[in-house]
Amino acid sequence: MLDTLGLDATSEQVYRGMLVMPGAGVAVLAEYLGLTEAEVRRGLDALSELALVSPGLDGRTRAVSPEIGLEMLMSRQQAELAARQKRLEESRVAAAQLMAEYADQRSVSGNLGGEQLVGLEEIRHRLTRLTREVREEVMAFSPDGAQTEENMAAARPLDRELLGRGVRMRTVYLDSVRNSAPSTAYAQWLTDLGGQVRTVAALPTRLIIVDRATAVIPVNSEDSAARAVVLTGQGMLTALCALFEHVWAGARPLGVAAPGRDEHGLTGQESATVRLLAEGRTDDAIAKRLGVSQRTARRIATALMERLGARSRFEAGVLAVRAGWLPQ
Amino acid sequence: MLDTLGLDATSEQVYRGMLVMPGAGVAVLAEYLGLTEAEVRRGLDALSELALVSPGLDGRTRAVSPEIGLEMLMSRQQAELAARQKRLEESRVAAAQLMAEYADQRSVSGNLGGEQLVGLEEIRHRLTRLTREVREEVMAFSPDGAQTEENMAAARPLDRELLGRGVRMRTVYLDSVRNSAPSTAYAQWLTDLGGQVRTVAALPTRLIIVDRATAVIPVNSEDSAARAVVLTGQGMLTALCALFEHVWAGARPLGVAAPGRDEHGLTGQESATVRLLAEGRTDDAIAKRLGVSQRTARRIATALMERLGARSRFEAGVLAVRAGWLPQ
DNA sequence: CAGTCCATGGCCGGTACCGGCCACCTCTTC
DNA sequence: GAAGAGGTGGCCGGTACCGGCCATGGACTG
Repeated sequence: MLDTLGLDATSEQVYRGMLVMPGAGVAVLAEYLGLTEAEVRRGLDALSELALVSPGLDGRTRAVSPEIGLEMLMSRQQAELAARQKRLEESRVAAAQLMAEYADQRSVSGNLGGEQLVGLEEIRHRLTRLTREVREEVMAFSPDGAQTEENMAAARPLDRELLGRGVRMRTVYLDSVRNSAPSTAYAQWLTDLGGQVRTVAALPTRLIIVDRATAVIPVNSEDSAARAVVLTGQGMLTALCALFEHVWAGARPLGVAAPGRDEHGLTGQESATVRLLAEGRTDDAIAKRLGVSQRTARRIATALMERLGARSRFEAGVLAVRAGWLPQ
Repeated sequence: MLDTLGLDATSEQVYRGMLVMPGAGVAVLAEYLGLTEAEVRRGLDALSELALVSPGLDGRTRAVSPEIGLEMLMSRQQAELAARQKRLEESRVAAAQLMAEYADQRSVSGNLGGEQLVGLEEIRHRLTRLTREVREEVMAFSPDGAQTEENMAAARPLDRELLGRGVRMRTVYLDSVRNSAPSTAYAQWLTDLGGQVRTVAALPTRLIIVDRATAVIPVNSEDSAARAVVLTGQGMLTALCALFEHVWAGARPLGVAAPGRDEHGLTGQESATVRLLAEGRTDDAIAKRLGVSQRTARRIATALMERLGARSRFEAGVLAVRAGWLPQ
């Protein structure tokens, strides 16, 4: 995943190994990861290039926590300016995705600049305040749509007020909300008022960005009610905005019919499923990402395996790569 | 697997599809396999090149049963002679492996030239007769070693007689027999009498070839006692001999210590496990192939997944390909 | 020789995957 | 509007995978 940051698979492995075993030496890491010491050293070199590791007080090399490393990385790339705009853009998207993923571990690796919100009450309160104070723009990923009809009813007055004030609202839902009549009705209502709504097969995380200055992400994507972080770091915000724009550009407006199949004959949900499976997600986690039931997620996976002619998940992974459904 | 025969993955998929759904048209196959009709047609062209499909009486194209198709293929390659000796050798090995694999389905796809033996008694009787009449040479794969000590005791007189007559005996056991003291003792005894014994991490099937003229393979590799075929077709025998020589060349004589690890840091058992996982085998089937317990097979698989940093079997398959542990 | 290490394999409870069945809903077709 | 097809989701029993625990036995060490 970090390849767009210029990290090869081995270096990423070394990085993850160092996060798991802080302070481990080259020999231990090599043993643990099943790599040669030379490979580990090459990995360390690549990592120090990107400021993801640094020498500690005791002389040992240590992994920098993902958030801090990424924040530094972002600022540096910022400084390098737009000579390689495309590549920079890609890096930001990758970094933000990593960020969102590692949010789960924030409790372990310590807090960065951002402020933590604990409990549904606190989160809801902060979100209300933030959205009331919006000046320009709201961007949001809503993996679970508006959830209940009460939520929608509660949201309508605020939506109406913001859109009335001329705030630009862009929301990305999951394709699966199209299965629910109330959700589509709400989305349609938003559109009619001037909000922009698109859908996509899978979303990386729940996310709200206000005026490109403040972002709120749940710490644990499984239980978005428990804990969230408010991010205001400039590098991070740039990355998250890039991530949003990236997803937005690939998302499909409400009225537009589902495109048929991609170059491999896969639907959007199918290719998202392949990607998530390749990241090691369980069927259950995939179901949550796609906003469908476990049963349907398994049905998609089964269909993919049949298509590949695979008799086991392992073989399916192998064949998916060979079929070109996944990079490399 | 059929790539050394000049078949790409798509063609193989089409072939398997045609075996499953005899008489299906291009459109149905394309639908079933998730391919375009053009791809299916390209596959059919490649298959007819290799005489693996032929027009039936009703004008529809049909898949030829694997054994017959392969027997034809073998004879044809025989005729083409040794200009491309290496490639031909590889094809034979691949074909024999396919043959051994498809032996399981022989009951469905009908009997070819070979004669069927039903029941342990009949098989044992035939084997005794065959081995008594050996003139030159016996080649054998014995995945389960000599099994019990009674078997070994029973085999010794015959072994002694044949070796005394100057018959060349080459047997390939599994590496795992080295875990059993009686088995290694027996193998050592055989070696002392002039028999040749080697071991290998995994064996494709149980197999006995007598004088390069007659081969016996169990129909169902899971239950080698139930049913076996006696093969005498010349093309098939050539292929099976090539398969034996191929495995023999890669096998390790009794006295030789286990080589460390290959270029990817994998032991013999590990790389065999990767290969078998990629073929879609269950852990249980792999255990049988390696001659180890299910627990140990799972342990090997788990170790591989840790090494790859994979969180699911699917991801492991993907990463194994990316790590170069598997072709392409 | 006793002590230690390590690979193996049996056992068991837990989780993940698998697919049949049926009910519900939507969209199409007549 | 009735009938059918297709997508979805809940339920359930079955299989595959997972890892902790412990006993065994061979190899190495002191």
